[in-house]
Amino acid sequence: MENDSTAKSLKLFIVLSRAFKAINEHVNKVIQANGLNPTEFAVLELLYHKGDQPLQQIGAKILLASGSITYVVDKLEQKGLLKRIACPTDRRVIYASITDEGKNMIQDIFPEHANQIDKLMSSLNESEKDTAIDLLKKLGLPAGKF
Amino acid sequence: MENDSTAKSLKLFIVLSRAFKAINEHVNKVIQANGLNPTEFAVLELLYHKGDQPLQQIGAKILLASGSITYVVDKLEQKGLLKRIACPTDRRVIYASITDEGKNMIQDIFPEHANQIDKLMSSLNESEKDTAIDLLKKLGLPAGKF
DNA sequence: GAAAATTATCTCGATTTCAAAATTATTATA
DNA sequence: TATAATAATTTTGAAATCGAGATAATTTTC
Repeated sequence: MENDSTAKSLKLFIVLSRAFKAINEHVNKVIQANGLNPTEFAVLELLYHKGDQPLQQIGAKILLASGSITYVVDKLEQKGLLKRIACPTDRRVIYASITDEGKNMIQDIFPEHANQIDKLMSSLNESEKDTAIDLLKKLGLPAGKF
Repeated sequence: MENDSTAKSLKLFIVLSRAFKAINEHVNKVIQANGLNPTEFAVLELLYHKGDQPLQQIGAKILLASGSITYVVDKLEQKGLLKRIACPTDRRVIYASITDEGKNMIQDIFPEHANQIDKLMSSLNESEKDTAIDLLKKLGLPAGKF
């Protein structure tokens, strides 16, 4: 069987997966209760906090295949929450831009979303959260060689 | 805007999500390279390490809706990697049981899988892993009240 | 012991996602 | 400036997942 280091890494992977899935499940419920799916929320939230983005950038930032971007952006555009804007200097590029209606939606949802997450994290005190943040940052890196 | 505690919780949620997704992405590639999808692997691995399970237990343990369980178990049964076994004492219950072929499959994949995870976790030393495990365990709980 | 409530599985339809190919535009090269 | 290579988006078809309802079996309650 595997050695101690491997066993510990496996254990860490399991608790990491559990923690993420457990929290994510509840977070998604809040989002869905507001009429969006998690991917739609992620796109809107990105545009709201980071400004207009080329479709391709959206895919890169929230880990979505190109075909899926078109689908989600179509959905959000149909709902009037974002609009497509052609790039004036490169006709291959299309920006997604959040509408006022989209901004209102995020402003409605975000406080509840943040509050929910804070509650789900309340089993850790502030200093434990700091420690967890530092450790998890190291795990989220581009990934070493292998 | 939100207060300091909320901001820190949001930050923790972001690094948790990034870490999980980054690692999971690589783990899934190993699994898919071996002809299974992540859900199929999770089911097989559960049966391999924990023994036969009623279908419902599978759903509870790997967070899968009832309709999805039937689908995945069908797929694995078609591939000959598990079989359904009727429960002798309760005719509503059906056990999923891994076949010899399924065991071989897990024995082939698991060492590479474990090794891959160990490499992906190598940015933390052993004591940091222990700390991370303790903290993440607290986050993965059934979830408090809200 | 019959009726009601619960539990387990499956069916069906809709949604979401991906992968591969197609289209259109731009940039590099010869 | 053609031609080839690269890049961004869309289209298409298939796979995976979910949710609601259907079916069948068991347990609880009266």
